[in-house]
Amino acid sequence: MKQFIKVMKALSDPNRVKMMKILQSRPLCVCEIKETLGIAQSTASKHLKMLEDAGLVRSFKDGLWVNYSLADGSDSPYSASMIGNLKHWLDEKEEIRELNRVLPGINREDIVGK
Amino acid sequence: MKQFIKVMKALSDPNRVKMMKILQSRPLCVCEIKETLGIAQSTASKHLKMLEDAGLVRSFKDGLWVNYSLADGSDSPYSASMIGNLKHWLDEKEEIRELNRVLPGINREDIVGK
DNA sequence: TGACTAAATCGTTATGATGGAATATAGTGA
DNA sequence: TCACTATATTCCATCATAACGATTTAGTCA
Repeated sequence: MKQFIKVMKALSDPNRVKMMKILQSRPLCVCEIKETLGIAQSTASKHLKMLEDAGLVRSFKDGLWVNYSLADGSDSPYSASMIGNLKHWLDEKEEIRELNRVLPGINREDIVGK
Repeated sequence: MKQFIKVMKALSDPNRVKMMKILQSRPLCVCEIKETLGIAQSTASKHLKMLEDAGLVRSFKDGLWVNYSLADGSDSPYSASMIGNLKHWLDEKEEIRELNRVLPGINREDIVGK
């Protein structure tokens, strides 16, 4: 039950849902995610931790960068199901379409450079 | 997106999830639900309203009683999916098994009578 | 080692969620 | 109409959540 609640809580916040949606396109580092969503770095980091604790995303270190990607769902049937459903849910929502428009122009080198 | 968040939030609370699970057995009035979960009447009523707003349960008036039952999911794909998944999720959890043990002995006339 | 940098954590503030007691509402029946 | 009752709503106290800036941590490269 606690595991199920954790997944539901993780998906109860718009920014975290947006993170799940943009991670469907490709793995992203924290700075790319914060940039895409327009939120503070600490905020992004905390949200990602919550998604990771719920088994919805995974992180891989690459030097100074930490890349986040969707989890494979092996953590629980709840996370597996939600990861799967979210792949076809919300795509037509304007909030998400907008993210998918800006995402291709997001690049970690550019963010660092400014 | 708001609709999706509403469903996730509704299922982010243990008492509300328990309500969804006991309503799988049969429609119940507020007093039966509060009795089964051991919570105050006002608390039960508020939780049920939240589930109803999310399209997860329905209510039917029967005189003074208000009977709640699972919704059919026609509200949104999110509620439909969660209603369906919850039918086979969490059944083996002790918290839920216990509810299913006491539920058959719960009866609105007995609750009123005391 | 020391300067540098991406991400994580801490401290604080504002907002929202939860629970119960008390009160209001609406339906029933005399 | 009046007393009665199941549920809804309001009020209040407590606790959780979300946001940001500041700081700490960990990894890189001279």
